[in-house]
Amino acid sequence: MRVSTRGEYGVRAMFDLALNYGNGPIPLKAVAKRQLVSETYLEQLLGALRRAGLVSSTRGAQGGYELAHPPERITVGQIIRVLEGPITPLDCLDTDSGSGPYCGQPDQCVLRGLWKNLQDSMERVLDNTTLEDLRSKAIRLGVAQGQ
Amino acid sequence: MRVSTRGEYGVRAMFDLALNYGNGPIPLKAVAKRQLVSETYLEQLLGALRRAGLVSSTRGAQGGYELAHPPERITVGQIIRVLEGPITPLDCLDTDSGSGPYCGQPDQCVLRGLWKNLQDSMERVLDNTTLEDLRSKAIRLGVAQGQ
DNA sequence: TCATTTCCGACTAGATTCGTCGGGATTCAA
DNA sequence: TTGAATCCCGACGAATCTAGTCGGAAATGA
Ligand code: FES
Ligand code: FES
Repeated sequence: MRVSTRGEYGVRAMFDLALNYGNGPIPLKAVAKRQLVSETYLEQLLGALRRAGLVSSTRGAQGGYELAHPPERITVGQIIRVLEGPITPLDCLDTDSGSGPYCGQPDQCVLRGLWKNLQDSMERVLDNTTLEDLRSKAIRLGVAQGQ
Repeated sequence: MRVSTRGEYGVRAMFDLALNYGNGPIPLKAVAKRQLVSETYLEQLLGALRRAGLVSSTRGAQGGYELAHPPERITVGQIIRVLEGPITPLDCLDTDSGSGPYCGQPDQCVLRGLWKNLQDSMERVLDNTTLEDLRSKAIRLGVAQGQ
């Protein structure tokens, strides 16, 4: 039941970009340094986030990454889904992912409801937390590290 | 964000034992067959659940496993913790597990609250679902397979 | 005694995670 | 026009985790 470092670091990076939103592109190097993540690893993650349309990039000198949308329009759930796939405790809940909607139970699956509850409750938290929520909290705490 | 097969099968097995609660020890073989889980693998899981005090076992012929407590006193959260460890999206939330309460952030960690919310919401579901909840649902649906 | 059943530890193949590495393409600025 | 900054891409690799298997010992009831 863990979130992988892809998800963890990805959220950190997006949070960093949210703090710096509106200041033009921020180089990967700066994000990596502030968020204590390896540059080369973060590059992978931001690449995926770019292909998913959550960040935009500018190449060349003075280039970097920035959020593709305002912080209040990007949720943590979106970030996690890009970096880790569907948010679901069990593949069988995710009808889009091939393995049919049911496990091998003879009749209806009694346990399905349990796992669905778990999924819903995870998604509720992650989809209702936006980068703006995190940004404003950082400002309130006085730990906004942007510039 | 997945539950492993240990957790999944473990809950299935405990659910099966709940359906058969009060009928004396149920052999592993019967549980494995009904729940479509490999016998040798399930043996590992039930061993851990026994050592954790959630099931009791009777050795020898006519032996088997049974719940150590009535179904309403065992939660899915307990089962998952035995088989997968603490329910937490990030190790840093779990103060008992060595790696200190904080990630490497300079000041307070703004993101911690997010992950804590996620953890709370997962635990709320898993700790509030008892085996009795699952058992009564199975009976209501008419899919109780015990005997 | 013998079939049944739990108990235990060791072992393994495969998948996944968590990165690293090398080099190419693009852009700005001097 | 050159060079530094920066993103882009794919391949590679070590370590860890997952999902089991296997062989045999011990206990128990018939
Ligand atoms: S349908 Fe998913 S566990 Fe049964
Ligand atoms: S304290 Fe856990 S992510 Fe910062």
